[in-house]
Amino acid sequence: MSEATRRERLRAETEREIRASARELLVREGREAVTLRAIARELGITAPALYRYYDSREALLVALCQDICADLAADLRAAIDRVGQDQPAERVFAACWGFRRWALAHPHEFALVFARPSAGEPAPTGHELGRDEFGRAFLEVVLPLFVSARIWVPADDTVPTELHDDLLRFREMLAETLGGSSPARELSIGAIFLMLQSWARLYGHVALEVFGQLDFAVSSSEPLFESMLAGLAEEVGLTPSMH
Amino acid sequence: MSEATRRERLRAETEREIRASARELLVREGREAVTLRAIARELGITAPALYRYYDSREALLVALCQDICADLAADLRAAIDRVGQDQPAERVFAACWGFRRWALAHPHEFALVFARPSAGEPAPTGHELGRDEFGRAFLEVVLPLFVSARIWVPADDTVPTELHDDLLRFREMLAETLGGSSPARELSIGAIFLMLQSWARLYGHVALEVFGQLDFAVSSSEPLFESMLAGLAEEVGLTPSMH
DNA sequence: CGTTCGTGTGAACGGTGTTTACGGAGTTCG
DNA sequence: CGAACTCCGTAAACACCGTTCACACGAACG
Repeated sequence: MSEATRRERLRAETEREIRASARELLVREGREAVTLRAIARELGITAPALYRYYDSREALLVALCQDICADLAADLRAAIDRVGQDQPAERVFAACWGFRRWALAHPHEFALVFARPSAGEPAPTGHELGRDEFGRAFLEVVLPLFVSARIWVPADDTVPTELHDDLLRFREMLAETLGGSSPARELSIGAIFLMLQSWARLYGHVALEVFGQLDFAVSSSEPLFESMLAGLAEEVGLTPSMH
Repeated sequence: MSEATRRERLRAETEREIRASARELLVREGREAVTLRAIARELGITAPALYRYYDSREALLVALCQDICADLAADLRAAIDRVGQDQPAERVFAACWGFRRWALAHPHEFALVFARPSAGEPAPTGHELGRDEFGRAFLEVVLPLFVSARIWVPADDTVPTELHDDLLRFREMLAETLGGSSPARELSIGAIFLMLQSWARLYGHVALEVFGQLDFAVSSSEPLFESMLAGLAEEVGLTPSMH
């Protein structure tokens, strides 16, 4: 059946158990509670045994990030696919709502993946990889709108010239990681610019809500998010497709 | 001279030293590095002695939050006052730039104050108090624009009705904490709504930058921030006052 | 069969937050 | 002045943490 030897299967199995246990601790009590000894206790082994699977606690957390991103990506894809392919605008809304819903339902995971203060040092390698899985899900549903003329894309000469090089480099990176079949290369500079600004607004609002920075003002921040999303959609001329 | 006895002066002095030491550790190495024993070491005392001043490490961190907010508020006020009172729009810009600059220069402090994942439990009491000192500085410079007709405030009937009660309650709270002299009571529902949405965009973009969630795309996110701010200003009709 | 390799253990080191009992210095009051 | 009291700091201890190391045991391989 599987190419893997018995040993390899066992190893993969406990590896999964470790991450599952770590995940549960993270969800229930936050980052500081995911402890090697706590994980080992739950698995019925001792803490040093975990070093056979991960180089350090930090490495385990990085692996956790990837798991989380994969789950988030799957969650997002499911939400998106609940909308028909013939409604590209609604699919984007589904992605945005899905992201917000997931973040609010998993605050500690959100904080781990999307809010480590990057004090200078470059993000760990594995982190980027995991992030891409989430980014890919988002881009797949968003890209079609940005390359087609379905929304109002700002003219290239309205984006700050200091950004041109960065944006072109970013487009190249996108095209590479998304594969040749994606239309990433057709993105105009204005389109990439708009994408980043939209991402900033979406992420920003979600972070604001997850971190409770609106609690002092409103009891439910959902209407604010809804307004923000509607405003953004209107601003870019994203209208529901009549079916 | 001072009402305080000798004992009280000494106590206040070491209290300051404790927080200063904690602050330095936070700035240099992040939240996890601010350790009771490390602080004690630097002060030449032992760790349990710190319990004479703070009930726990967590309580000390809360006190740190207040210090940080006070410093941020002072920083903001200084930036604002570098602009003349006759240029209210420019003062708002100065506040926004100041907030971003401070956040990027103090990522760990920003994370501590503005990005603790609020997993259900209400924010600690002291935290809110500290936050207010920052909020007050911001509001003082922003309120005049929102009560006057200097910007385009959305009509009250365009804000979601579910928010009305919350917004009115929030206005009441503002009027209370800002004192009777402030024009907070004159805010329309649309104005409060616009304030919150603008705060969301500002905070959101800053958090995005501090947490390096744009690094994968651009080498410098400053032009993006500048565009966002300019877009926001244009949207609300905030134009520089001709002098 | 013997050997190697993978996986786990137990002990240990240095670090952490926190509690406890205790001592000594400063303050207050008879 | 001297006694009583309050405050500040200490040392020891507890339970926990990440991490390293030497060692053992069983499965896999030649």
